[in-house]
Amino acid sequence: MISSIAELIADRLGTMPASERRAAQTLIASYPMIGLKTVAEFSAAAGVSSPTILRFVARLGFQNYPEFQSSLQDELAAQLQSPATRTLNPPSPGGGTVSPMLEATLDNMRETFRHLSDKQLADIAARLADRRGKTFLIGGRFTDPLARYMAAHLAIIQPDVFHLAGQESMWRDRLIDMGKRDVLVIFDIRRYQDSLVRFAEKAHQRGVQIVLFTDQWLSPIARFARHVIAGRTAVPSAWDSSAALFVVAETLIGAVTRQLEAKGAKRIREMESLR
Amino acid sequence: MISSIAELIADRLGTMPASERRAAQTLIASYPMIGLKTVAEFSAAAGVSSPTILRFVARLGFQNYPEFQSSLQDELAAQLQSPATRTLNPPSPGGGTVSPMLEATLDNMRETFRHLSDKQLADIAARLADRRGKTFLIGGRFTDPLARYMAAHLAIIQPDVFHLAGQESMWRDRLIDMGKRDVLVIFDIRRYQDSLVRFAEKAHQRGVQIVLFTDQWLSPIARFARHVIAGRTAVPSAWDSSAALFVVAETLIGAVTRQLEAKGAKRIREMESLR
DNA sequence: CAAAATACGTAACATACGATACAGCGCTCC
DNA sequence: GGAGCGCTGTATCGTATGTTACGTATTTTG
Repeated sequence: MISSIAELIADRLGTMPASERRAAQTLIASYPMIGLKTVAEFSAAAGVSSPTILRFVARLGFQNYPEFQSSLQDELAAQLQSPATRTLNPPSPGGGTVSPMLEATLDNMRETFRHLSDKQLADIAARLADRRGKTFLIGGRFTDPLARYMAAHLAIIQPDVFHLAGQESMWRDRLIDMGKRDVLVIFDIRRYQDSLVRFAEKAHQRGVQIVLFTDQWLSPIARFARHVIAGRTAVPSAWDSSAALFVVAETLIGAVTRQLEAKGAKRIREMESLR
Repeated sequence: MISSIAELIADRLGTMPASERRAAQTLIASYPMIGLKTVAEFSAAAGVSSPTILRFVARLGFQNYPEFQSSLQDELAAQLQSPATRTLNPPSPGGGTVSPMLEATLDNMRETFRHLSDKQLADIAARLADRRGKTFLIGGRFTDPLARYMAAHLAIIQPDVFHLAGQESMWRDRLIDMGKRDVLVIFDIRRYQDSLVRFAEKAHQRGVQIVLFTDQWLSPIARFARHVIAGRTAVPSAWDSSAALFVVAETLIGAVTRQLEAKGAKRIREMESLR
């Protein structure tokens, strides 16, 4: 059953020509506000011509544009009156494949942060913002992108940030560069990778401070880590979810940025002038 | 301070003539829907004449009726999207200090999925699971890790999955390998990268099906995309958040895996025996 | 109570909006 | 490679919509 125009669009998206699909996607992207404006504005936002917009609403089954707008307004009015029914997409009863995934992910995040105090985060951020040493980041098979993501941001706001990539032999040799003042950020969830554990141990022996992102079962690296962030990873899927760790990473990136700004780091001001 | 039109009306209600007050009360009664309709409908609902409505909005300080309607729409859009007003409903469960960053991120995810139907995701998953062509993934400066993450998973459950990395000249030449049956997954959020746009355009000309992950303002690549996923990226930080897109990516990975399992792909069974 | 000022609606007006006809273009299928 | 079809934008048209002028009704004030 189709109860909202958004659903109707999703349903017929496949049968639409390219330009009309652009219109549809533009509408969905900022649903439903664009649809309440004039045809001219709608078409400009979508980058198509006005007739295309009209053909688009015609395809959805409306006689004319005002009728289409009325429907949107009615829908909006209904939503405003019952905030509970705020969900645009129906709760996907029964065999819904998406919502359980999202719900689980959101739960994971809440749970992850519940076990993570502001102080912990602030401490780690302070460590990362302390620019007397270098920062190295590395991840496992599936978590390496998280290390990359974090490195991409940190490298902008401070110097000496290195993502360790490629073959094991490549980064193993970088151990020579690491010392007491340096920080090593490791992402490792099951199945924990032996190579990473060995690497972490050697780094630990050299006095490197290790920040570990892992799952709730804790990678063996936790043994060597100065800071451990345990994220929830369980979702109804064949794979584990790294989303909670991702959010923690983003939070940390934000916290480090803020601390450096507070310190009045010259680099930050320079960066902002460049943006 | 007056922040909404409703407040503005309440403020000046006392200074209004009888008919205009009727108009005001009618608007408040079913705020703000009546205001979005035509002057004629508004006047009929209030039981006054059209000029009275016009005088009413003029008294509120608007130059003309369309300007008044635009303000209402902006207000509505802000309500629909801002987490601030929504915190009225779920009063921040759990006690104490939850980072505003997390709250914003969770809202972004809910909002992103609110604009994303099961059917859309299923369609995209079906496209990715359709193994008659190759799959290429690429991302921008900060989103490339997302492309990597997705590639790392997809490459396991099916052949011919390629992450395009390195210098622009490197992947630009891969266009030669791309054709109608192939899929190109692009991650691009602002600031949108020209190189990616150009790449997408060329791929599009070759008939490649493009799946675009972008932010709510839509990368120009949306023009060429077969499927567009618009994620929310705003967080209280110096950086945009890719967390919502990350979760969508994970959801898609899960969906593709399930579809391939359902198809009874030999590869999947082999994989499972290896885990 | 008279006279003025304000409030309000009717009716004519101009504009901007949605709708339509048509031509150019690309694509698919013989 | 040619013919046909579907998609898309340009230009034009009719009209619904917001706007304004003006006359009547109502209230206010000396």
